[in-house]
Amino acid sequence: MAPASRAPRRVAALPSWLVSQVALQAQRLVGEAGVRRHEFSVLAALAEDGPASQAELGRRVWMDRSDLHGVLNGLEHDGLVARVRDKQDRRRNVVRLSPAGAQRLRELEARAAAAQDALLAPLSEDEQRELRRLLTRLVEAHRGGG
Amino acid sequence: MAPASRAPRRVAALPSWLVSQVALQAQRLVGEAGVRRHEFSVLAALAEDGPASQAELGRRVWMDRSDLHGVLNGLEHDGLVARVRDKQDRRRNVVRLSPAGAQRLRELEARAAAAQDALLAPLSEDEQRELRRLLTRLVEAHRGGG
DNA sequence: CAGATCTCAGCTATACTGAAATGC
DNA sequence: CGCATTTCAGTATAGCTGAGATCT
Repeated sequence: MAPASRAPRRVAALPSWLVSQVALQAQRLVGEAGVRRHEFSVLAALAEDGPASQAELGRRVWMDRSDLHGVLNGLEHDGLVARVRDKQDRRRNVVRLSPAGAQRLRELEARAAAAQDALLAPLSEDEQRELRRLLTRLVEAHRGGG
Repeated sequence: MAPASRAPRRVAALPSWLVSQVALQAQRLVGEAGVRRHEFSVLAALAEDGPASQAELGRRVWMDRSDLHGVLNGLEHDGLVARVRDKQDRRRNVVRLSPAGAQRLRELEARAAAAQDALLAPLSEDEQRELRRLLTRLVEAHRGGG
């Protein structure tokens, strides 16, 4: 891009713009660390809460059914998850983590952690905690409440 | 989406994920208010700092030359900006706000402001200020410093 | 010549919609 | 039948790259 000047006052004053800029920077750092959010989310959900159908998985990680389908295709192709038809309910695919997937999750976790540090480095520890608290509040409030 | 359950611990603990979720919600609210970020940014930059070439405009609002081109096509088509060849430097297009564009900016500003209120409503006034401060710090720190 | 500017084609990530096929 | 699940095709925003044409 071209970070040569200051953003217009009307723009820089918008919290929606600020948070989008920080999210963009976060995405850049995490991406450069070789972590894709969708993959990480799916692997983490399977590791923490066990095998699930695709629909259930989508609910766990707030991913769209359609995007989940594509991500699972990739993960399955790489042998990180296994997808098998549920015998009790043959509409469902049961997705489970493979050993390679568990290993991959550990790698991604380390890389993601480093990216978080880089993102928050400009803030003190207290400020980092406060930012996390405020963001968490917003995420939770806009969940149920819309 | 499907906000039925809690995000995996490994995911919900990531500041990069939190900030992306809030940015997504912000984008939803602003978008539902009928405001597109690119358009708003370009109109605001022209209103505050006067006419500019496309390259200069891109530097002001941190937009890619390529995206800017597309946005200006739309704005020009709607009569909100005028694009004329610079006579001093014929490589350049000089972009200036039209009266209709200035009027449109005022409308977008009001709508964007309402969306900001909706976004930050779950926080107290002190918390809103603090969030703005922390986000601004991060945006500025990740500008020059990368 | 180097370098800036604008345009165009195309790419990725992310989020989302509509609809068909299948099965409960 | 209604409803859920998976899959597929397509849309939208945002950010970005490479290359060509034009001009300083």
